[in-house]
Amino acid sequence: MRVSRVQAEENRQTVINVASRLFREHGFDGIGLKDLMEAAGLTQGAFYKQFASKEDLAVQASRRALESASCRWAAAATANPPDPEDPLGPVIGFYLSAGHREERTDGCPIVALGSDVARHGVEVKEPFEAGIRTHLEILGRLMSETQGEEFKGKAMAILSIMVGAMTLSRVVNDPDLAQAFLDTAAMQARKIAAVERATG
Amino acid sequence: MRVSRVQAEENRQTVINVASRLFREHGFDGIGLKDLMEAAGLTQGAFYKQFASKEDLAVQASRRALESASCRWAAAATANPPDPEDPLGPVIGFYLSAGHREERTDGCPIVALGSDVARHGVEVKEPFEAGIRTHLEILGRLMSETQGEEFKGKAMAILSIMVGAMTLSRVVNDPDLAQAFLDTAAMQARKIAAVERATG
DNA sequence: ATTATCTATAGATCTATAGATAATGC
DNA sequence: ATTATCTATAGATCTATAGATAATGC
Repeated sequence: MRVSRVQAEENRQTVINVASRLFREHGFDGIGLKDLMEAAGLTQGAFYKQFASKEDLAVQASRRALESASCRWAAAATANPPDPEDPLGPVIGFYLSAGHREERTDGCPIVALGSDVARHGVEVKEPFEAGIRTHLEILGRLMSETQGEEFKGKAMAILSIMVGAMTLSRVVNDPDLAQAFLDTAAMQARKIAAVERATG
Repeated sequence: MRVSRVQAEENRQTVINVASRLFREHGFDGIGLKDLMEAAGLTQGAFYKQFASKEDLAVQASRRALESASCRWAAAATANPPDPEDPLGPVIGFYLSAGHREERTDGCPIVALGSDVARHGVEVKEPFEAGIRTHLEILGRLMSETQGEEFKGKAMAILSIMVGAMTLSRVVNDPDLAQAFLDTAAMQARKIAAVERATG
């Protein structure tokens, strides 16, 4: 029954990966250790050799989910050549999309778990804060090519509008209203990112 | 043990009010019927004479929470005299505040339960959609005094930025970062609401 | 007679632990 | 000898139901 150390570490990583998806799908309280371990191909009894508690797994799975999300943002940002006319294009393209609205399991963990995390302690918030800072850096880098220091505040407002639009888009039934939240958010985010034209 | 019909209806309303607060505080899955009923001064056994299921209570409690939130928005909007220079001032004042960030139990249900609601069915989303439409109307009315038809899209973007900023503000540990999300959102929301100046 | 609430409980599920098992690592 | 995983279970909690109780409403 025992497996090698490398295999054990591999199993541990699988549990974290599975949990990072299933927590996003069902919430921290919406899925139990038995189902999580079975989804990873193990039994519940193996859990406590790998993790101190369910809360501990929540922290590890949150870190994994945020890392995965940050990678996606970074990939989108670097895949496309910088366009001074539409610096946010790459991230807006996948984030504010109907596909992302439907994809709760693999989508943005801030939207999928934000309400849950707000109720938890500092340990779970830590990986979220780290991931959010990375998101802000990516947004800032996209804009800093074309402007000075104000991009930091802009990045926070743009991340807010993206997270809020996806949340609102997911809690309404009307598909047109849901889509309108994504579309108006995309438009206003681009406006925020745009360099201030000379105005009165 | 039996109480009068009026008293029974009063008890039912108390349960809904209590649930609208405790669901926001702990999430739909984070509190059980026993604790909910006890917080309303009853025992668990009385629950199923009043509600079909826990899901049913989630729907009623969501409606109550959204109604309460919409009332707060409407009160803030009508209490202050309209100011063409800062049409959103009334709602931004209480929504994007440190007090609201700390007040999860009585605060915005979209932020408190958004992640949970996204996982639920049409019944729970229905009161959320209705409440969100009311929020949009209030925002639209605040802006329509000074501008034409574009206020509808603006209202959606402004609600998105407010919901997103409060969410982000609650999932990070650093108080300065949390406050910066609220401040930058307030600034950019005001900018979105502002009438377009004559520009190239 | 009806019924709102109570006590009690069924049956499922939850987190966590204990001890057995069998393969690894020395 | 150590240990990763297994089976089994403790003890708590969850949603939902059943039947008793006592007050209302006719």
